[in-house]
Amino acid sequence: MARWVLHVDLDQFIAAVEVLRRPELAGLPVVVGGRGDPSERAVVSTASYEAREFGIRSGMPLKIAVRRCPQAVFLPVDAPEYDAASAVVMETLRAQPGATVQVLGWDEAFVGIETKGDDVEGDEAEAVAYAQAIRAAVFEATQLHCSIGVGDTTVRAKIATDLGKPRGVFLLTRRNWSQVMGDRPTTSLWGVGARIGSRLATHGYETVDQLGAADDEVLAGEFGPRMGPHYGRLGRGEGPDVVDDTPWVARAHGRETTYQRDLTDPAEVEAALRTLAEHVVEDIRAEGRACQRVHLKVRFAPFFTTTRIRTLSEATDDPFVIARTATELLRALDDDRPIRLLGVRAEMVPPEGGYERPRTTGRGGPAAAEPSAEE
DNA sequence: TCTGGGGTCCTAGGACCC
DNA sequence: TCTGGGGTCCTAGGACCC
Repeated sequence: MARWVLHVDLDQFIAAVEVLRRPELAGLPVVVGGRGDPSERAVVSTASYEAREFGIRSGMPLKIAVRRCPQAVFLPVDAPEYDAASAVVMETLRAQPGATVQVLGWDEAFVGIETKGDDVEGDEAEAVAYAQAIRAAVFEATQLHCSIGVGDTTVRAKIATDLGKPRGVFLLTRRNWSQVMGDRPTTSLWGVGARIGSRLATHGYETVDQLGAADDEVLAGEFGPRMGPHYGRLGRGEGPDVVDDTPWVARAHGRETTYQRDLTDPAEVEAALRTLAEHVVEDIRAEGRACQRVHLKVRFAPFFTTTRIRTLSEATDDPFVIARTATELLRALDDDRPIRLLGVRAEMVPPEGGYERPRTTGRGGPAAAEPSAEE
């Protein structure tokens, strides 16, 4: 008997949903982003596999994408459509026998299951078969393909998915972790990006195995008491092995906009902040919450971004107060360069008793829950 | 070559209090 | 005149993920 974490991730989700309702686009390079106009300031949300062959990637400016592949089909982001498709996927996962489902985003989720094998091989085979059954069920319900990572921790399951893409299942456990991941760079770990990767390298940790073998106290000295040991655990593939289906309670809501034309007129800037604050308030009111801190994010042209924060003396859901606070923060910067982006974010008052659900490794910092013992 | 928009969490350092 | 040690709150900035 064993407990497993399955990480389900839809293949090129947004592009696939678009192709489903426009079958004539199948096999073509499809790029979804912004308003679908590659001459605007916006970036790629998802590129189809055909478009990726031209070097188009998520996060890339549409202007670059169209240069790399002028014949690509550019489509606007249609969030309600993806919400609907996502909901069907998640309901399908929840309908699987014995499944605990933790949604991570539009197109991915952890699924916790238990197997009743006679030995390790039996448990592994059962978990992999379960994953294949999920793939089939999701395809039947939505006509969408997914990949699934099967692991004995959330960290291993998450990483395994990439190894199974596209349309595959990959098993990653303590038994094959070092063999599969050991020689890979630390940036192949969930939660280690380019910056941390190069910092790790300057301390001599180039590979996953090197990081996993590092001494906790040494890591704590180099990267801090929380992050240091956390990186060590990542190097060993350790982490929570429990899938948490507690509903997610948001910590904050924010809106930001890149202006097609840089803003210079103070009245225009104030109006823009008011609009953003009103959208933010819609979101926090929809949850019946209030905000206690206001964050301002500004990108001055040509490319300098800064953030400012202020704690309010009392909680509010008044868009006027939030907009005024953001305006004051901006004025205090005393910088009259043209503005290319403005963002307003409201950090909400936590619910009575605090937030119930622990953090998820990889999204921000280390998991709050101690990893289960791995003998 | 140009730079989205939605989030989350950690760390350092200063202010302030006891 | 010189100056502890601990704790909390706040801001700024960094980093990561989808």
